[in-house]
Order: sequence, then C-alpha cells, then structure tokens
Amino acid sequence: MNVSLRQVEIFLAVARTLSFSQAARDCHLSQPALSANVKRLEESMGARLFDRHTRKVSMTAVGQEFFKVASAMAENMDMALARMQDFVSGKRGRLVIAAAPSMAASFAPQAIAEFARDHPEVDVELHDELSDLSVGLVRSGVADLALSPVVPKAADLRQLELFRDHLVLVCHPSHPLASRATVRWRDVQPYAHVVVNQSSSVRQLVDAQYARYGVRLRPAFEVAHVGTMLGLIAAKLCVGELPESFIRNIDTTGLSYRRIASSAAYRTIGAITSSSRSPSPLIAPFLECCQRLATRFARN
Amino acid sequence: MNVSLRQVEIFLAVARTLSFSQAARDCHLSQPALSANVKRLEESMGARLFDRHTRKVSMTAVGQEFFKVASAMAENMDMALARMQDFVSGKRGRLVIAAAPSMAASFAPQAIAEFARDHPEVDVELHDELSDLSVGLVRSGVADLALSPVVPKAADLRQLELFRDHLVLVCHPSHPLASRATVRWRDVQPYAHVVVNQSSSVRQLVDAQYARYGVRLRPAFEVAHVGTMLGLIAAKLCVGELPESFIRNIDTTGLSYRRIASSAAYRTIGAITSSSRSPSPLIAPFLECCQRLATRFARN
DNA sequence: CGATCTTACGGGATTCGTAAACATA
DNA sequence: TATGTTTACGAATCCCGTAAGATCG
Repeated sequence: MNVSLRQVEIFLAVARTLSFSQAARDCHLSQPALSANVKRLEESMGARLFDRHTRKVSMTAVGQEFFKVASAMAENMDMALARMQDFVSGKRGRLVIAAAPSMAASFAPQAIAEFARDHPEVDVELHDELSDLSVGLVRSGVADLALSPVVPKAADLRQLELFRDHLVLVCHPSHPLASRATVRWRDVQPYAHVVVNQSSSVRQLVDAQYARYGVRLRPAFEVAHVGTMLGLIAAKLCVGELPESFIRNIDTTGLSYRRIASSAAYRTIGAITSSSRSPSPLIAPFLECCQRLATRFARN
Repeated sequence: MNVSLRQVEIFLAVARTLSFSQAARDCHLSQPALSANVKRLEESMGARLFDRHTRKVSMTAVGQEFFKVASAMAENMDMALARMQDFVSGKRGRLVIAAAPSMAASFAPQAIAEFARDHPEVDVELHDELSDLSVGLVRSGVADLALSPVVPKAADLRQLELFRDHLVLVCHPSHPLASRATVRWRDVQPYAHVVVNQSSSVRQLVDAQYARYGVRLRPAFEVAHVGTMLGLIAAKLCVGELPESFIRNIDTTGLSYRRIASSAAYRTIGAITSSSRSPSPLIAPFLECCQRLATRFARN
C-alpha cells in the first residue's frame, strides 16, 4: 500500500477543518469519497488519524504528528514543483552559448545582455571558439546554441539564419583604396595581404572568393589572431579582408574599411541548435532575442 | 494534471539507469507502462525530461534539474514516512500518564522507568492528581492513561485491573496493635485516628469500611496530606489506615503496619484509558509493562 | 429529527500488460 | 538483424458519486 499525494492533501483538509463534509467541499469531492481516502490513508499508516464522534472530529496523537509531517511534505512538494515550473517556463536555468570569434566580440554579448534583462535568474555561459568547434559543442551537447556561420546540409542541426555578414576590405586611412566609393576584388589584387590561418572559417570564405574571381593575392602575412591582423594593417604593411561583424565592436581609429562589391562576398550567420537533442526552454526566447538583434544589425 | 509519487519514483529509476527497460524491471512494471508514466509526467511538467535515442537515453536540462528536485523530494518523503512509522510502532511519541497519589509515589515511577528502558525515545509525562482528577484528565484527553482505583460502571472508560491495594493499619512500633499477628476493624476501634480529608478516595474507602462493620472510630485529626498523617502517627498521637501502595516506597522507620483482616478492605487499582478516543500506540506496550509490574507488586 | 460519518454498489476513468509497429546502429 | 522505445487495444483495477444505513445530540 502506498500513500499518494492526493491523500496527503485530503488529510490536511480534514485536519484543518476538523470536518469530513467541509473538507470534502474544499477538495471538490463527495464526502464518502473523501472518507474512503482517509480510511485508505489510515490503513497505509497502520493507525487511526482521526477520532470520529458523531458531532465532531478530532485528531489522534498519531494524527497530530502526521499533520506536522504532512504539512512539511506538502510545502516541500509545492516549492519543488514551483521551482520546476520556473525551469520549464524559462524563468530559471542555464544557457550555454558557443560563439564563433566574430560573433563573440559583437553580436553574442549584445544578445546575452538583452536576454539577461528579461531573464535575470538565468545563468548564461559563453564559449568563444572557432566556428567548427562552436558547432561541435552544440553537437556534443556541451552548448545549447552556437552563433556561427551556418553549416551546409547538416540534418542533425537546426539552423536559424540571422543576417548576412559581408566581407570588408580593411586598410589604413591613407591607403589608396580607403578613398574609393566601391571596392571590387580586382581592385585589391595589387596590394600585399594579411590572412588568418587555415583553421579560421574567415580564411576559407576569403579563399573561396579568391578562387571564384580568379584573383591571386599576395599573402605577405599569415596570422592567428585578428588583433595581429589589424595591427599589421594599421602599420601600413598590408591590407586584409574581414567579416563586417568583426569590425563592429572594435576600435577602428586608424583603420578604414569598405564592403567588397561582390554578390557572394558574405557568409550567413545563424543560431545553430541540435535537432536530435530536445531543446532547453531557454532556447526559444533566446532565439527571439537574436532575431530582434539581427534586424538591427542588418539595418546598419 | 497532477504529478504522483509513483511517477517520481519511476522518473528516478529511469534517471539512474538511463534505460526505460531496465527501469521497468526495477519498478516491477512492463516497459510500455513505464513509458506511459514518463510520458504523463512530462506532460504534467510541460517539458521533455529525457531524450530518447535509439540506443541510449539521456536527460534533458530540465530533466537534470528535476532529478535533483525529485531526489530531494523522494528522500524527504521516505524520511517523513519512516518517522511516522516510528510513531505508529510506538518507537517515538509522547505518553501522558495521570496517577492517583498512592500510585504516583510507587507504582507509576517504576512502571515509567521500566517502560523508558524499552522505549528510550518516548517522552513520558506524569501528572499526580487525586483519583477523580486523574480519571478526568483521561476523559478530557489530556492524559492517555490513568493509574488509579477503578471506577464502577463507566462505559466511556476502558479499565484494566492491575492489583488489589489492601488497607493497612499504620501505627507506632510501640503501639499495642504493632505486635498483633492480625488486625481487625474492631481491634482498631478504641484508638484515636487520623484520616485524610473527604476529597481523597482513600477516605471514601475507609469511610465505607467503617460503615460496613458498624465501627465508630474517633477521628482525632483530619489532614490533607499523607506526610502529615504519618508524622502524627510517628508522634504516637494516633493510628490510621492507608492503602498498602502508599507505604511501599516510603521510609517506614518509626512506623509499623499490618494488613487489616477483612475480605473487603482493599481497592482495585487499574490502568484506565478512554474507550471513545482511539488509543495511542504507546498505550498497549505501557499496559503490558503495568501488568508485569503488577504481578510483582501482588507477590510481595 | 437533523447533522454527520460509514457502508454498499454501479459506472467511468485510469493504468496495466500483451502484441505489433517503429527506429536506428 | 538486434536492441530498445512507442503505439494500439483489451482487461483489470481504482476511484468517484449516489443512495441507504448508522449513530449521537
């Protein structure tokens, strides 16, 4: 025989009112049904919990003890379920975001800041990793969501496209290209270049563009970090291409940049989640947040 | 929709084994039945708790949170029910004993001491009141049990007879009656007497005996307390009658006593409980304790 | 006689187990 | 193909509500 939560509720109603019929009304139950429940509970306990006299009901010693225990039990239960409801509704929880380097510097912090305003009790964690690694974190379940260039044909991923991240040419303000209205691939060909190393998705995009337009650039420098790249450019040693998002939240004094006028000189940034794993309740509101922010990003 | 304890148990089994089929075996349930329970629980929660892949089951973020909550919940529940079991079985609890003065001095402390050895975690409370008051405490529910002379024809009381408490004549060792083998009512007639006042049941018994044997005694003193009575006797001012139980645990140096040889010079002491109120689980073992002790009392 | 709890009993919802279907490594 | 979960469905069980019975003031 097992004691159910309903029985505990019913017991508490009877204990509070000291009346079977009133408790039945409170529990939206017929009086005999409530009586039967109390009886079953007493059988489970192995002791009477109430003394029934004709005109009044009173608690036995065991009943009084059970009243304390049951009150605590019901309270714990309610607290626990309320807490769970917070997690389900997305009021509380933990959200792990992975962001590709370009996103980690600009979009991700803003998205997280906006999200945190609406969800002050949520712990948000940010991992900044190269695109492939970020997506890997989502695949492995370490991260709930990656902000990263979308991955072509990946059935195990759900990808929400956010905005197009155009390539820009970055050069010193004194550089000849800085004063041009538009910059095309063939315009940049003559100049010494800096590129990031192979592992970066930016490098892959730039290489693809080179190939597409049959442009052979002069890679004078191959660096690991964007900071180095910008330093070289600021020192007038070379020019380089970067996604626009990289430039957004960076100090650009001493640098000029121009969008590259090519119909394919961009990559699509997406919010990437696992399609096999069932989503955290926090993902949906965070996605909305990303979309709102993306429209603002696109306008600029 | 309400979440049941069974569902919590089932959830925990799945969470521990991360296998629906193994959990079903653990819960003595068919696997589809268990599956349905998890499904209902998830619907109650409003969120998936497990991700089912073909070869392995894993917990969602919400599931992991629920695991903590549910573990605590189950543990609390088990603790609470175990505690209740202690109260029902009589391992823990509180027992309120009322004892008539004669019992409060001798029988009751011994009974409580013996009971406390077997039930170290039980709180025992002792009220020493005149017989009628003691029985009143039982009737009103303040006391669980009274050790007192039995009450004739009281349907609302359950009375377990324990032993016969004989009247003894108490006198100074130098008194003529102290050297007699047997003492009868007519033997005590010539001497000055001390009696307790009307409210005591001892007085009522003595009066009844006087009446029965047509003896007119000389009540030289009427006192409230037995101590006073014994003091007067020790001072050779008078003799008096008392129930034997009074003498048992009292310093009797300077006093002699003899049972009064009369077939009705006793009262029956009983353990008195309420028959309307359902008995505390502690009453039965305490009654056994009283009966064991009563046989020892009767032998002396 | 009236208020209140208990017992008796029929009907409806819930939950179980078996069997078949389905999905993936 | 083999392992493991879900779906489908008939059956047993549980639980409720109505009606009648019992008890005490």
